[in-house]
Amino acid sequence: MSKTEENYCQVAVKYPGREDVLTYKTLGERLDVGTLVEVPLGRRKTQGVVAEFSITEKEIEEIESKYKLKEIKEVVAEEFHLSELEMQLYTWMAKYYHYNLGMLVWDCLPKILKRPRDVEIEFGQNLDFEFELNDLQKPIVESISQKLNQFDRFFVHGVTGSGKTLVYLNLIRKVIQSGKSVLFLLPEINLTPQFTETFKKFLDCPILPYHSGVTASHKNAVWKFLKQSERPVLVMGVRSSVFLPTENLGLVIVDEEHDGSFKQSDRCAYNGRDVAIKKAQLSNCPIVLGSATPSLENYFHFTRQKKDNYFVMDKRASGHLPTIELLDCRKQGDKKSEDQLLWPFEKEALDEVSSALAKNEQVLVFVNRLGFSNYLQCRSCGYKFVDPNTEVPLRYFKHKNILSSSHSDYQIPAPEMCPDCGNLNLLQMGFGTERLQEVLSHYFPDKNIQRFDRDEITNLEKLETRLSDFHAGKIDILVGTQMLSKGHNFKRVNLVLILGIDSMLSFPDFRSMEKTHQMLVQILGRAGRYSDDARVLIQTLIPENPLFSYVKTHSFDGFLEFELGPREIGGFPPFRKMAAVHVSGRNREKLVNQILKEVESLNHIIAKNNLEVEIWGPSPAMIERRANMFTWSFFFVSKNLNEMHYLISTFKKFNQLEKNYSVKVDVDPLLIS
DNA sequence: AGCACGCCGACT
DNA sequence: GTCGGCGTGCTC
Repeated sequence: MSKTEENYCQVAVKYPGREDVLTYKTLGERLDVGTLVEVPLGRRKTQGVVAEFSITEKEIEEIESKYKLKEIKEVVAEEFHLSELEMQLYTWMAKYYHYNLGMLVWDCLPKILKRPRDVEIEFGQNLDFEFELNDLQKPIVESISQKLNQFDRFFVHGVTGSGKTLVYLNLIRKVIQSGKSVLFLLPEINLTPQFTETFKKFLDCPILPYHSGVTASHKNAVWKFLKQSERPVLVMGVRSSVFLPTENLGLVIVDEEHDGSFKQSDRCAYNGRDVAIKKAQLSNCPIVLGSATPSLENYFHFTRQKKDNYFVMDKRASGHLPTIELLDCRKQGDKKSEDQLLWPFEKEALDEVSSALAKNEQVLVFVNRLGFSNYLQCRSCGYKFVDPNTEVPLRYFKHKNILSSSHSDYQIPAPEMCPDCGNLNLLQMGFGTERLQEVLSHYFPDKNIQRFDRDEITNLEKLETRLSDFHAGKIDILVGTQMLSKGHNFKRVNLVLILGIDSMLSFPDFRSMEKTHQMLVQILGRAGRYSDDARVLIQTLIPENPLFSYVKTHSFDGFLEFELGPREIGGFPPFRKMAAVHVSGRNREKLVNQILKEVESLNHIIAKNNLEVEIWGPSPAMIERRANMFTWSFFFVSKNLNEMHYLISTFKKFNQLEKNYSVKVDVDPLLIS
């Protein structure tokens, strides 16, 4: 009997083997590529997806000499049968991110529910409304509208408050009217109900929100709806919604393109934004990336290679950009002792807050840290309280009266004394939102001061209440983390205080400047949306950092051009591509030895084949030990993407690491160190 | 990743 | 005695 597609098929199986596909016997008839199946594997069964039949009779015989080929058990989840486009996207991802195809597919699909419930799909209200586009918005909508029929990429760089949403809405409306669907990706934090409401009002199509707040049942229903329905829809979702089977795509939008939450950190380390670009390309439709603070990668790409597709909106639709002032915290010598009580605030900063409150205004205070203090240390012997699993310092939460780890769920009651020497004097080092709230409460005892951070705002309801309390004027000062820095507009805020920015700048990562800049610019966006005399005060110990001069003049491009300098010198992205490899194991010494050997042999391959790839490291991971597992990393860095991928593949296939070491590959990592 | 096998310690 | 801890080996 000839070994044909009728009798054999290749399946991408959900297990982390080194082979991409395994060969099985069929149930007697040919199975389409993209069919979801259950297959026997070893002594158990697992899921898989039928891949392209790309194997010769000879190869099958070879495999049959080694294994007794098993039969596919059954076809499962027929309603989710992958289309050609889905298969192409997953296959590309598996190659690009060096991740097992079968595991990827089954990670991305919604949970198959035993008892799927009918869920109502919401429709837009299609209110009649003529959008008045301003002089900056109009040409952008017109240019992109002319190129809606093919793949192309566009960038909208609009300052906070410039009205990007209106540009999106116009484009979406046009595409929906032409009978095609739109995929709109954005970070989780922006998917508040009010935001989707705007879109619901003015569109005549089903509107499908897709984020962590959507139930499994609803996700399932959305998936099935898209598989069955021919009509155009608008999907508004977080990174995982790129996998929704939107077959008739006419436009993809990725808002807040720079946002780190598009990158998945566990399992397949994909970036939703970049997968969205690929999806647009496969769907032959345009993609619009938008941000007030473009990622350096995209800024570089668009300004150098796609200038005509790079649109800038540098004016606010209403209000003005705030004035920025730096408060130098170094002049401490002549401090009066009463000023010490204000720490970490500068006296000047609090004076400004006083006068703002006197004018019946509200004030925002930002700090990038939760809790009361960053860690506790014994004044007498220097003992530091750390998470025994990771050695990471424990943060002190005064209200809950605990010390807790930000990297595991380890926590202990706040100690009274040093466990080493019994000293009662424990220094509270550093500060977070709780401390700022306390100092402000002492200084302004008759004012209402509340926090806005992950600690306080644990669900959507609390978020809504706190925001509406602030809008209603019940709160005078709101102390928040980045949570507060995005998307909100406050009418009575003309003063914003920023503390703790220095610790962000000293974070050991080549992107720390870029990230800090992005955060500052987002925060500046909260001030002066409705006035022309808003001010932002930044407390810092390093006012001479060039970053601040660009922030003060609202020179986004200036900063990005400046930042390109050190990136080019250091050989970092966007000048070169990177991929991280993290190896973990129980025994530290063995691990280090093995990884050193591995890097050595990779360097050998590079030299022998004259590859344009460098390897950095190995070095211990930022958190080297978690429980009893040690992790070390190394990095591939290269101008030549193909050669880098070739080397990663070689490493994955032929590495000599023993079985009990786990290997994680992270292409285009967001965090290195 | 699962799942079974197999070899050690401590409990009804 | 045997229950169960987790090291290790295999999967078309």
